[in-house]
Amino acid sequence: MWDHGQVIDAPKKSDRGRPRSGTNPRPDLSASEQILDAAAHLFVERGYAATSTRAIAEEVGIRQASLYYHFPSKEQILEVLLMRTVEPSMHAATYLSTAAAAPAVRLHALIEFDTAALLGAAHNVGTLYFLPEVRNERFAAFRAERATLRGVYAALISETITDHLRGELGETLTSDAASAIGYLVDVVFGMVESVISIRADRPSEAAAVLVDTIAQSCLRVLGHDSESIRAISASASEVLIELNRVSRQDQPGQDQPGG
Amino acid sequence: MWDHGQVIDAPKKSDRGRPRSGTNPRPDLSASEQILDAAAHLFVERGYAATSTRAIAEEVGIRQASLYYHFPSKEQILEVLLMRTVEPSMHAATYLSTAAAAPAVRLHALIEFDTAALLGAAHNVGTLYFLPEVRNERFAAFRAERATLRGVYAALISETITDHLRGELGETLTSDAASAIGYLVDVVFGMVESVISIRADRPSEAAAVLVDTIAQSCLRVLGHDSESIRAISASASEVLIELNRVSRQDQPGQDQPGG
DNA sequence: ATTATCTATAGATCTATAGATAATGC
DNA sequence: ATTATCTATAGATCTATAGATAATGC
Repeated sequence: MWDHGQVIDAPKKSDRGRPRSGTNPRPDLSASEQILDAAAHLFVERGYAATSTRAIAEEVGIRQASLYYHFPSKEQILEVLLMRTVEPSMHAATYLSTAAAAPAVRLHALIEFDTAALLGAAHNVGTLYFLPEVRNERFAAFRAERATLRGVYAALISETITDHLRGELGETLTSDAASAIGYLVDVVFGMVESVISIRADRPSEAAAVLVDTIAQSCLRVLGHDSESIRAISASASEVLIELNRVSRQDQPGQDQPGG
Repeated sequence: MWDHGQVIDAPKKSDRGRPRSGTNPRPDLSASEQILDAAAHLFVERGYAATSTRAIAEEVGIRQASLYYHFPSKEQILEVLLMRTVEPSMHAATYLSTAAAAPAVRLHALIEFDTAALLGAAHNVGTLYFLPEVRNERFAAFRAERATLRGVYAALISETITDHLRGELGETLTSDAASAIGYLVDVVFGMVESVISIRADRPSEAAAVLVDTIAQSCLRVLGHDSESIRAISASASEVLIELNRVSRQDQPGQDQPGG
């Protein structure tokens, strides 16, 4: 065990090993998957530092020490969760960064994919991004992944800003037009992430409407009007179908967002 | 001591009591203020659970146990910080909820005040809102304050949506127009909060441009075009001057945002 | 006498390791 | 023999309390 170099686990093999003292609530999942699921639940609910390995083990139905047969440390559990969460979005971003469509269309598709993924994942794992522990050097690899994702967003956003808005930023904010464009990247990125707190505040929301609202709002922020948004949105739907087809092949086990 | 019913502390009185073993790095502040400042720094940097009372005391230059002369518990320290952080925005929101100006103008002023406060506060205390511990029953009072603030936002946002956009939501999202409007509230609220993560990612930013960018982006999301935004923004500047005058009187000790 | 610190410590954690044990599979 | 659990525990915390002590102020 402890080989979590790739993030996808085998489902469940057989019944070797000493039986558990407690009852197994999810016999269909491997022990590692059960641990990851319980940890995700508790890290999201209480945070990393406030979640003890004992609490994770209890939810799985094993003893605290038995966790360490599957993971070398508590930190490693969080790292696997972080990587799994960012992975689907990274695939989508990589695909869309070079796809054959207008930048605005690709951006719209990426936003829809990403927000749908954040809404569809088990346990609102997007909140893990905001855990203070993630700033530790230990999670530099994850942060690098996110930086790459953000880079794709930045490129698409920059190309999606209408000439009209670009001209206006030059006027009203005179010398600071460049930094204003930089902030638009941040603002749009923040709008995508806002699904995380929306979901935290009111669980179980009508995903489709929310995803649409966010994607359209992003385009508005970048200077597009209703007519332009309608056209972009329509083209994005087609790109999204293809994107979902591709990402389903890459990650057969994962949830499929973006319906 | 332990009377933290009102949140503002007296500055510093005299030199009574046993001297500290360590050196006092901020003799101008009362011990309580030094503790709050150190705690804010560490809670923001490492989170609540990962910050020990020992670490707070060390930064202040006192022994761990001495904290408990000033605060009855670690939780109480966080509660005071949370309340102080939301208080200025609450004052502004209360004032603006009934001020004599168009809703869009009042919303714009509130967004500017709020984002400027979040950017101007010491130690990016806005991140405290996202600490998982804040969900505990213990902090229900703070969460109630935030809910009230959010209510003011919701009312202003709803009144700021242009008729044109309102009509469109009825078309494209047919049956779900009401929930789409609800999500716009969430999205705008999320845009305001995005200053927190922007500041966390890149400390020391040109506040004025960022504040402007966010406020204008919010209006765009609500359906306003460049011309309308220009007019609203100009009127909001005047309202903001009056608001800052009023809130300076209420809170003489606090930082003044919204330049 | 009052105030604000100090020292010392109780009691409750918490992570990770060592080594035993109860299954299955060859 | 291998696997996946178990029990037991070391060692390092961490929060909060009890009671001593070193200043100032009346």
